[in-house]
Formats: sequence, C-alpha cells, structure tokens
Amino acid sequence: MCNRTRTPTADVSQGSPFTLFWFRQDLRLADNPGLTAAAEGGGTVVPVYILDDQEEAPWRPGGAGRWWLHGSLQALDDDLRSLGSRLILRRGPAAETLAAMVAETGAAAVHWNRLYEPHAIARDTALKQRLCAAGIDVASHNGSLLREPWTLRTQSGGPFKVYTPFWKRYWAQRNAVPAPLSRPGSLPRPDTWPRSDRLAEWRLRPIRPDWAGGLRATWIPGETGARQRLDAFLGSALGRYGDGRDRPGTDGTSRLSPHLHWGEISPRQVWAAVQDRLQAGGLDGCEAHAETFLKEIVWREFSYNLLYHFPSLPDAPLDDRFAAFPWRDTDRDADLGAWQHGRTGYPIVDAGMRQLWHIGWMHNRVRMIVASFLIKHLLLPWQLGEAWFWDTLVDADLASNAASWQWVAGCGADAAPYFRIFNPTLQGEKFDPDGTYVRRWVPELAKLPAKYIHKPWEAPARTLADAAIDLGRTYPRPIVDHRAARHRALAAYEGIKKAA
DNA sequence: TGAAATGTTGGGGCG
DNA sequence: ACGCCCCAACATTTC
Repeated sequence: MCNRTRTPTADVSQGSPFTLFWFRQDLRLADNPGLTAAAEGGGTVVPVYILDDQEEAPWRPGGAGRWWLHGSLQALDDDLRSLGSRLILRRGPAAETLAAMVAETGAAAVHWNRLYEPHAIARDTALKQRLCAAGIDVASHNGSLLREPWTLRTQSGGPFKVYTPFWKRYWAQRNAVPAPLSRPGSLPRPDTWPRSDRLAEWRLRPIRPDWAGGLRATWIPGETGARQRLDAFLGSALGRYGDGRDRPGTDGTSRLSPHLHWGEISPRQVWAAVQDRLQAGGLDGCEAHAETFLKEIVWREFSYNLLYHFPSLPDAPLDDRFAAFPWRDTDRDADLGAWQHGRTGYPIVDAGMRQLWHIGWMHNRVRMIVASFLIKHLLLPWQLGEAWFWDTLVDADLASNAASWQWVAGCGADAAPYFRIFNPTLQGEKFDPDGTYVRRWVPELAKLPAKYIHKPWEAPARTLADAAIDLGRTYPRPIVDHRAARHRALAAYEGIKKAA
C-alpha cells in the first residue's frame, strides 16, 4: 500500500498521469474496484492482461481454462472498446512483464485486484515492493471475495476450519455486503497505445483436434454472458434450488462457476442480485432456496480461506494421517484412464466424466460421486483427480478444486468422514431416477429401461438385447465390484485411522 | 452434501 | 383363540 496516497506524477511524454490497470481474474468492467480506482485517478488508463504460461508457472490454466480465457479476453476487449478503450495483451513471466511495461510506458500508477493463490501472493508482494521502490504508485483491491481471509477469525483467534461457524459469520453480516460498483463511465485513453500481442497468436483454443465444440455450444464467456446466466438462474432455478440443484438431469444449478472463477461476475454482484430478488417479493418459500444458494457462494469463500491459511492445500492432505494412506501403487493407469474417459461401467460416473469432457463442466452432485469413486472405489490418490479436473474444467479454480478434493477424500478441514462412501447405483437412482442425465451423456445406454439404467449388469439378457447393448463390448462391465471396493477402502482407512 | 448392518416393531399367515 | 414365526417397515448403530 506504499505511496497509495501520493499524487501520481505526470508523465511528461503523455501530458497527463498514466495508470496501468492489470486484469487478472477479474475480467469485467462492473464492480471492479481496481479498475474504478484507476479510472478515478484522473489520468489515462491502459488496461493490460498478461498471459504467464511458461512451463514453470505453477497451476497455469489447463486446456479448458485456456479455451475460456480466449473468449473472455475477447469479450473484455469488446467491452473496453465500447468505452473508447481497449485491452493490451502481453505474454511472459507476469511480474517481469508488468514491470517492463511500467518502465516502457512511464506509468505513474498501477492498480490490480488481489489474488489468493500462494504463488500469486508471493509474486505480487515482491512486485509491489519493487514498483514502490521505483516510485510507482501501486494499489491492490478486493475484487473477488465478499471477505478476505485475513479479516475473519474465530472466537479463539485462529482461522476458520469448520464450515458451519464460517457460514454463520457470513449470514449474520449478510446485510453488510457492500453494494456492487457500477462500471466506469469512461476510461481516458492515451494518445498512442503500447504494443499489444494479438489474441489469436496466443493459440489458447484447440485446433487439431478441435475438442471445444461442446464448450462453444454451452457457454458464453465474458461479462455479458455471466450476467445473462445470473438473470436466467434468478428467474427460474433459484426458486427450487434446494432440491433442484441435486438433479443433474435438469437445469437446477446456477452454472456461474466459470464466470465467477474468471471474475466476469463478482460474488458481491451475485449476493446483491439474490437479495434484490428476495426483496422484490412474490417468492413464497423462496427464502430457504436462496439461502441454500448463498451457502454455495460462501463455500467458495471458505475454500479461499483454507487456501490462504493452509497454502499446501493443493498438494498435500491437511490431515497428516493421510500421508501414510495406502493408495494403490500398481496398475493405476488402466483404472485412471477408465475413470477419465467415462468407461468405469457405472453409468452415473461415466455420464459425469463424459459431461466434463464435452462441456468442460460437471454437475456438482456428480462431481462428488465421481470423486468418491476415484478415491474410494479405485483407491487412487485424490491429487490425480484434482489434476484431471484442473485440465478439463472451465471453472478450474485452485482454491475450490483443492478444498473440494480434500473434502471428499476425508483428509481436509471439516471434511466428509472417510467412511462415507457413495454407492454410485443408489446415487444414480436417487438423483437421476428416470436416467435423463445418463441417457444424455452415455447414449449407448439410452434405450435401457429406467429400472436398469443405473445397473445395466443386472438387466436380463433380453432387456439388454432390446436396448442394443452388448455388455462388455458396447458398454463396459463395472471395473470394480462396489461391495468389494467399499470394504477395501474401509480397510485401508482403518490402517491409518489410529495413527496420531 | 451416505450406506450398510443391525435392532425393533407390528401385522398377518398359519398350525 | 392363541402363540409362533416371518418379514416388511422403520429406527438406530456402525463403518
């Protein structure tokens, strides 16, 4: 925060103070505190995005993330142009590239919205010191969270490690959430723009093979798409969210996760929109549904809280006992591959994994089922699942992804008990009773009657034949027996449970 | 934000 | 009519 109150010195060559706004995971114009601060500085504003995808950059965006990023940057540039501005693109190590831009343009001030990943914190802290030392006015802002992790402490002074009290704190202060900022009215542009890469040069989208058809058909990256998604959700699914969110065959969830991850919409905006919707009235019994939805927004906050206070979250189990967990170390590849490609023989698992592959997203209920299956039925380390999700999800988010995998594995803070093992057949029958979801994503099972849609191995030969299924050929038999796998997992857990 | 195993209860079939 | 058994249906405990 050094120099924050200092008046920016005018850059002689430009004739007016020159401010860089560094876009990162806040690819929007409205409710963007850093951008607003830059616009209010009085000088010209240069919006910049830096792609840092060198090999050594930890947790750089995966394939699906890169696809999304392309669309979001394009939308952002369009939106900026409607304000008479534009987006400058640069590629390289983030801190060095930004510092070089400051020197090159003679900027007097730099603004950005904070990130919370351990490597980003370290990088940004060092960069801020470096720029401050050079006399640049640097300010960072909160653009991504309702509350930042260091502002929340339990009664005893430590970080929250349990969700329920964390949520209660948020709920008690639900009316204290600041109103979202509107988009800047104008962004004064410099006489000449700095050099910019062309987005197409970055090759963020796949070409050969082009696996992104399902993504294009499903998503509208960018701030406008985010707002449309929110409005659509508020108008329909929110009113039955409590149970609708558990039906993967329906459009019962918000699908805002990728928009939130990339910062095309902020949690403050979502929070305010839900409150407005409640106060608009005519929503008998909707209040409980809205609260359930807001709890999901706060789960995201909780994940960021965990990542901030426990930076090893993405890599190592928070529960030390799991360091000794006997994960399977032989014949991993075949089972991992079957899981990744949706050929486990359990329809609900395979449907989820194929949905993920096709549209870069998976229904949350099904995420829990497939994660439980990888960890407990296949006894493979949760980090393998975390890595696959990282590469394939358009909403891949370090905090949410890591916290959720640890939660399912039972090794995180406030985690699901390890002995809670999902039965994929029962989960399917309970939440996809008519098989709509399975039929959609596992079309080779589409003709199977509902009675067998979640357990084709129990179907009579005649029924299979009528449905044009040749079990073991057109669709696999289960790669593990549920009952045996369950006992194996419980025995493995028993082995580490006692250890202090 | 489980499922399975085990325990309990009560109606009905039956000798 | 009575006791016994069976077994859903539900509750509780265990993993």
